[in-house]
Amino acid sequence: MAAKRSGARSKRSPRIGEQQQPVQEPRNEPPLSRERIVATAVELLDAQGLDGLTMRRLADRLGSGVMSLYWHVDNKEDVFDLALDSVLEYRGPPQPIESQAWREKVFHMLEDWRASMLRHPWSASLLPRRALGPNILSRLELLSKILSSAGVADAGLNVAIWSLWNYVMGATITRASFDVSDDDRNAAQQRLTRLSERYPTIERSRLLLDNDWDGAFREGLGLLLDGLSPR
Amino acid sequence: MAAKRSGARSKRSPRIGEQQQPVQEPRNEPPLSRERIVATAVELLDAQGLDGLTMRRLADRLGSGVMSLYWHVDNKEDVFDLALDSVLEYRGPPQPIESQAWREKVFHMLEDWRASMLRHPWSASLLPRRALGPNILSRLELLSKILSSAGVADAGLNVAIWSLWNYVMGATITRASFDVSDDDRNAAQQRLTRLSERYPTIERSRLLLDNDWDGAFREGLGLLLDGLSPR
DNA sequence: GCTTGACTCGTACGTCGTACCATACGATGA
DNA sequence: TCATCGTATGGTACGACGTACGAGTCAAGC
Repeated sequence: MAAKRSGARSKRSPRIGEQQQPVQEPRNEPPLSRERIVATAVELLDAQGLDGLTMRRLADRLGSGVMSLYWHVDNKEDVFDLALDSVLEYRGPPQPIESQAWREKVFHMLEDWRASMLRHPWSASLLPRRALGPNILSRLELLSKILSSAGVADAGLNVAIWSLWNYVMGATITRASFDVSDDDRNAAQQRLTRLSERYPTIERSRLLLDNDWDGAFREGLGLLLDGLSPR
Repeated sequence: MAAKRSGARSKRSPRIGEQQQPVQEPRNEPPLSRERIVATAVELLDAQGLDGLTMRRLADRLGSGVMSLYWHVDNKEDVFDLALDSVLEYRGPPQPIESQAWREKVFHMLEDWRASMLRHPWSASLLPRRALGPNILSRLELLSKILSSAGVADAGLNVAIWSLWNYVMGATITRASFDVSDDDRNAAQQRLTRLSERYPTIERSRLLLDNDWDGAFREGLGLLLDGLSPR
């Protein structure tokens, strides 16, 4: 992922704080804006999945011509990047956690991360293929700060962060990709049953069904945090 | 992922064991076959990445017309499924491990899995979006058998399997997506440095650079296996 | 009135996956 | 010997895609 996109900000003037908004009411739709494009892209992705997002459909929903989008946005990849990051903002715990309780802080942030991605299942499989946006970096920064102030030595910091990242990503991507209709899941298990002479053990344990994903996630996360705790 | 594809076997006659091969030497290319298509698709994916695989390019490489592929293969998704699974075959450890050492067996299989995916970086980000092919199921079956015979109770078996799966997938997907050129990685870190007032901690620890991925992978896996061991 | 810059969008090009259909060829049976 | 049939190949064409290009609109400032 690293640095797939330059910081080129399309053709618009470089970020200016809050412009005036003239009397453009007569127009049926509000004017295009990067924000509106991104919000609509997220809607579309939620409704139709990764392949469902096309520039034409996006423009349709916005009531604009296709090429108008390109004034606000570099290209389709840009839309993906923006939609992805917009969905991963972290607002912190509802009420502040007492400052010693680093474990709770980490738990809350990572569970919230997972929940955010599961609310938008396309995001999980998209994230590893895209650049790290500001909201993701903020989460990493926060994680880094918490662990650091909890006493994790600098030497072990990166290992700790990446272990947690890997765990959350793996669990979430897997969960999101299994989060298809019951029909699909049953079909898969039935296919498995048909092959049960080849895969007797996983067939018997009904691996593809009825898993307590949330519980398993918390359990594994606890295990990992135990191991990563400063000794 | 579950059951995205039916088992429809394209239009070819249902699997027949080893057919005769008439004197078709005069032809410049060997005849098309599912196997040749898949092998060439893997080559193409290795060389050009996920977006580099198109049916036209694939046909070009095979010296055939595009539509001829569709005799052997349902559609492009089918090609992805087959290429993915073909890359994930497990041949077991070089010499058999004594039967008690379940930890070593698990370690070997999972490290081999990770290595296989890193040899074909496209596979890591593809896997969570596709159905589980026979080679993946075999790995899960093997894992299941090892853990089961090591004394993991049926109740905890699924949790254990998914925890390991999640960990391997997360670590590998992340690693594969960071496995871009040094230039890219440096550009990313420089972008980060430019924003260092916003992300001071991860900037200081040079999170995006110089990580011992392999070591971290083994370490985290050890942690997880400790936690999952039968008590 | 004229210029300028912000913004919109119709047209068009090249590429994609693949439906449809014509064809070729070896094996089979009359 | 010849008609038939299953296997296999691939040319043409269609609709959808991302987006380059350039013409258009409109308000603000001179």
